[in-house]
Order: sequence, then C-alpha cells, then structure tokens
Amino acid sequence: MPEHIHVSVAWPYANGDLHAGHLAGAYLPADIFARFHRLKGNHVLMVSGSDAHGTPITVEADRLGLSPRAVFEHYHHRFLVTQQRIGISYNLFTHTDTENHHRIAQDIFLRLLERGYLYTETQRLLYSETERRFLPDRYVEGTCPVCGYADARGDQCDNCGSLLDAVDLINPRSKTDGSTPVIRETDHYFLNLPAFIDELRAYLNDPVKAQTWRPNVLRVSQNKVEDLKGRPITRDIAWGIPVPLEGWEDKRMYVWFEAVMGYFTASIEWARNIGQPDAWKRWWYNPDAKIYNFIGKDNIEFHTIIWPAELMGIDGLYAADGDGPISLPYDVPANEFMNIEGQQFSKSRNWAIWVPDILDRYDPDPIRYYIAMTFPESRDSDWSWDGFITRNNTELLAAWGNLVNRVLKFAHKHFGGVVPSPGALREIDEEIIGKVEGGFETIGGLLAAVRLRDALTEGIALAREVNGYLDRAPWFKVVAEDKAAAATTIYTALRCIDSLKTLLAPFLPFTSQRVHEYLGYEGTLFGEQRIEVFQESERPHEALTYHSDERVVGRWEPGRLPIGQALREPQPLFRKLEPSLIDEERARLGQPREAETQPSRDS
RNA sequence: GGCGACGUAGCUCAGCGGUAGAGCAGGGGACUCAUAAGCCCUGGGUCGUGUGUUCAAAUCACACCGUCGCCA
Repeated sequence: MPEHIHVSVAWPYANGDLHAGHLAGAYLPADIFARFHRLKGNHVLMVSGSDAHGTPITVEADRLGLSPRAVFEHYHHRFLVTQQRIGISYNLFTHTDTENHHRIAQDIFLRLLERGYLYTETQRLLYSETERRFLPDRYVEGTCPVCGYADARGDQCDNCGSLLDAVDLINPRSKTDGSTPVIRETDHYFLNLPAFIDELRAYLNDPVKAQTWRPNVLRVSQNKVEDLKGRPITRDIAWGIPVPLEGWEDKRMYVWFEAVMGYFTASIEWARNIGQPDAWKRWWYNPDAKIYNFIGKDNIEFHTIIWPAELMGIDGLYAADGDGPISLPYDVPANEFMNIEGQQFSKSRNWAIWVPDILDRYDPDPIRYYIAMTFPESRDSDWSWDGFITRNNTELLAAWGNLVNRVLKFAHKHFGGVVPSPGALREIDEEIIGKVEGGFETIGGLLAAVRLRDALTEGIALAREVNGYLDRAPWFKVVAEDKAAAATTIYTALRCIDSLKTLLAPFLPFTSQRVHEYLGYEGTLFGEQRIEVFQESERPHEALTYHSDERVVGRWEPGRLPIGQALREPQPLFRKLEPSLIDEERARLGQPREAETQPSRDS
C-alpha cells in the first residue's frame, strides 16, 4: 500500500546563491529522502521555493539600487538552474511572490482572524521622516544601551552581543541617510500563540515523536512551547504580501508568518499545474499522509511550533465534507550547520562554498557524496577540501567506481559485452548476492528513519564487500581454462552492481543512471527536472518541476539482470582528483567573488 | 545568565550498561581484471578530569575543565 509522503523543504532567501550549507542543511537530505520514497513506489510531493520577501532582500536591493523584485528574480532563476544541475528533484520549486501564494496567504490570514487567533496591538517603532517610512531594525544604528558601543545595530549589538529593541538605542540614526528617526506609534496584528499551547503540547508529547524525532529538535521545541508569547505578524514595509483589510493598505505580512505557508500554497499550485486541482488534499487532508520538514537548526521553532499553530488555526480551509483534519508535520529532521575548513560560513567575507561555482569544476555526484557523508545530522560538521578530495578518490572512486569499471570491462573483453550465463551459483555467489540484496532492507530502514549518512556508509560498505568477493572468487586467473567459472563470477558481480546502483541511486542519481545504462537497460531510474514558466493573470513566474512517466523504471528492489542482455561500453564513473586541488581550493576561500553572479540592471 | 551539544586510535567519526570499533593516513604481504584502483594482515588508545550508582560504565548521575552552539 503506497504511502503519501510530503517533503517540505526550507525556503531559501533569494538574496544570494546557494551554498554548501544550504545543501547540507536541507536540500540534499530532502532530495535523497524523496528519491528513496519514489523508488519505493510511494506518492511523493516535494515542494519548496524562493522566499521573495524579508528584509535581507530589500537590504540587498537598496545596496544595488534595484527593486526587491529584480533582486529575488535574479537569484530565484539561479536557484532553479543550480538545483537542476545538482539534481534536487522538487515536484515544484516556486516562489512566494506568486499570485497563488499571495491569495492563499491572505485567505489564511482572514481565517485566523475570523476564528479569533489574531489581535491588534499598538507598537512604538522608529520612523524616518526624511524617507517617510518605518525603519526595519537592521536599518538603524546607534549607541548600545547596554554597553555603550557606538555602532550597535537596531536588532543586536555586535560588541556585547545583546539583542536590542531599536527604540532603546541611544542617538539612533538611519543607516540609509544618517538622519535621526523618531518614535512613532503604529498598530499591528499579532498571532495569539498562547492560544495553541495545550494543543501544541499534546502534539509535541506524542510518544511516537519521542521515538522518531531527533532529540535535539524535540528538546528545543518542548522548551519553547512553555514560553510562548503573541508575535506580530504585520510590518510597516512596502515589500511583502498586503494585509487584506481596509485601512491596512500600507502594511505587509511579516515574512516568517507567510513563508512557511509555502508548503501548503506550493502544494496547491502543483496540483493546479498537473490539472488535478484537488490533488494536494491527498497529503494535507489525509490522516495517513506523512509530512516531513527538512530544515536547518535555526528554523526549528518555526516548524515545530509556529507553523503547526498556524495549521491548527486554519484547519478545514478549502476542505470538503469528509476531509480529515489538516496534516501537521510528521517529522522535522533538522540538520545542524556545516562549517567550511573549520570556520563558520560568512557571506560578507566570502567564506563559502558556492554551489554554482563548484558545479563548474566538479561533477554533481561527488559533491552530493561528500556532503551526504558529512551531513550535520547530529552536530555541526565541516566541509574540508582535503576531505572532499580524499573521499572522492578513496571511497567513491576506489570502492564503487572502480568496481563497476573493472567488472564491466572484463565482461566486454571476455564475454562479448553481454551478461554471461552463469552455471549453478556456488555458495560464495549466493552469499554475496544475499548480502547486497539485504541492503534493500537495512539501507531502506535507515533512509526511512532519515539516517542518511549511515545509509550511505552502508551502501559503500556493500560495494567493498563485492570487491572482497572478487578477490576470493575465480575469474581473471581462470578465464582461459575455465571460462564457465569466470562467467559465474562475472554474472554474480554484475547482479550485485545492478542492485548497488539502486541502493546508491538516491545519493548518486546521475552516475547510477549511467550504471543502469552500462548494464544494458532502457529507461531511467528517476523522472526529469524542467524549468518552466507559468502564467498567472498578471505576471509569469519560473519554477522547477519534476516529470515522471512510464519510461521511469527505478524500483527499490534487487536487480534481476537478464542473462544475455547486451551491455554498453563503460566509461569511468568518477574522475580522480589531484591532491594539489586542496591548496588551490583553499586559496579561493575568502577571495572576492566574480561580479557577474550578482544582479544588475541588465540581468 | 538559562538551555544544550561535543571532548573515544595521528586524522574524521561510530559505539551509549557487559572483556574498546570503522574509514583515512602509516607499516607489512599475496595478486594484477581495473582510473597504480582492489584484497588480506597490522590499531594495544588512562574512551576530557574527579567522585558516585552498579556484580559490571565511553555507556547512567553529579561536579569540574576545555571547545562550540542556541536563547535571554
């Protein structure tokens, strides 16, 4: 009985390119998980998109003298291309500036309002008379009221680390023009989070979660839920989703409030795209569906408390009679952070591994492999170029790529390029086939439990086992005098490779596809990713989509390689990487980036 | 200040109550089908420190030291 698996992936701010931390934290684990479930034959819906709103984007727009929309569209397009290249297989990767997202976010706002979960409160905020607008905290500097540091930011003091309220700054000044802002009163809507405490507590204390959730995620969430306060969900800014009420035309929804709704709105957009407008309900109003939120640790409370509260508050929205209660996240497998050569990622210092850049120099699967092997699943991890080169050469290439190459080449040289007919399988053959095929159970279990690093380690260990088998079984030494014995060995090894290609496919989709073809199969293991343009009533938007049809033959089950099947000429799966690259790549860190990666008036 | 994580072989890490493990690096060996790749052998490390619980502790508790996060 196929399951309904929803893979909700964190929405990246479209104010810069994707970096290794994005991949390690959320996108790659989500993709591996989604690909596994697709191979299992489950109904997977994986969605995400660019976060078009939020202060970081307006900051970047101001810096470049462009509109926020120009900035986010530039990076959104780059997200699409980059993720297509590295193979993050969203069913839909859209953005939050679609008419669809705006409309549904406003419906959600109104439903929460109707049900009494919103209230207004008057806030005192800093207002710039020269710019005639309220200033976001990050737009203000002044003297820190705690330590007296002269250049404290409105939200935090870089000197003493205190989190600040901008109105408390002494001698505040606008970062844009240096003028002195004044304190002005303004009304805002708040989400009444305390109203959900009992329900949230019950949700988080579910005994199943104690078994399945990562301890860190559960602990952080249970801590936070006891100390909930109402949070403002509107702001006095121009860039964002309008508040759908008379008299509130100058205000916009706070980005943290509307961006998480993207999981819901993108699902609805996807359903419409495929011509089945109600299809999204198979995940969102199905009590048996499982919704997984792949995010970084900085986002935990938004996904285990705030988003569930919003969902509880709108339960039944767009539902028909007989629809079940709205689905809350089943698991939130948050990853920690990935550092770079021992130091924290920093955009300003350009201490970063930019995904589009490394894709120009390395193939996608080695990148996926290294990141997956160092996933920060239980603690922060570190990208090191030494590690990347070493693991590529000694694990991926030596253990797996070389296995495929040596066996296929031998089959071409001595067996006419077809799968040789084995005699009766010997004990040694049965044993290795059994071991490898057992991987569908063990690795499958690890993948389902979102223990991806362990799953990959196990996959490579099985490839090593096959190398060990080849050392014990008769083949190259006896091929001249006992070709039948060699045929049995090569057949067995090919059978194992056939299964290993599938076991590794969620991690290494590109090279697994090549192995699939070298083994003489037709069709593809996965569907196809496309960048498409969708036209709404006023404006078009680009999105990344996933298309699967009858040519997709990947199945999470042992390979049944037909005897006599014609093999194709193999090429090495992986390039050997020179150790000299380690120093070369380290030298790039912290250097200024190429200017053309940024948006400009012409882009 | 509160909460939490981490500290295990040269390196990266797994183990989380029952006589210390993997991969890499290093050393040795037999082989040559393969991208000089693969295979076999080789690790004696006070499991950060101290105290405690227990028949038994990397494994539980407490304290401390050292790194590092998150929150206020």
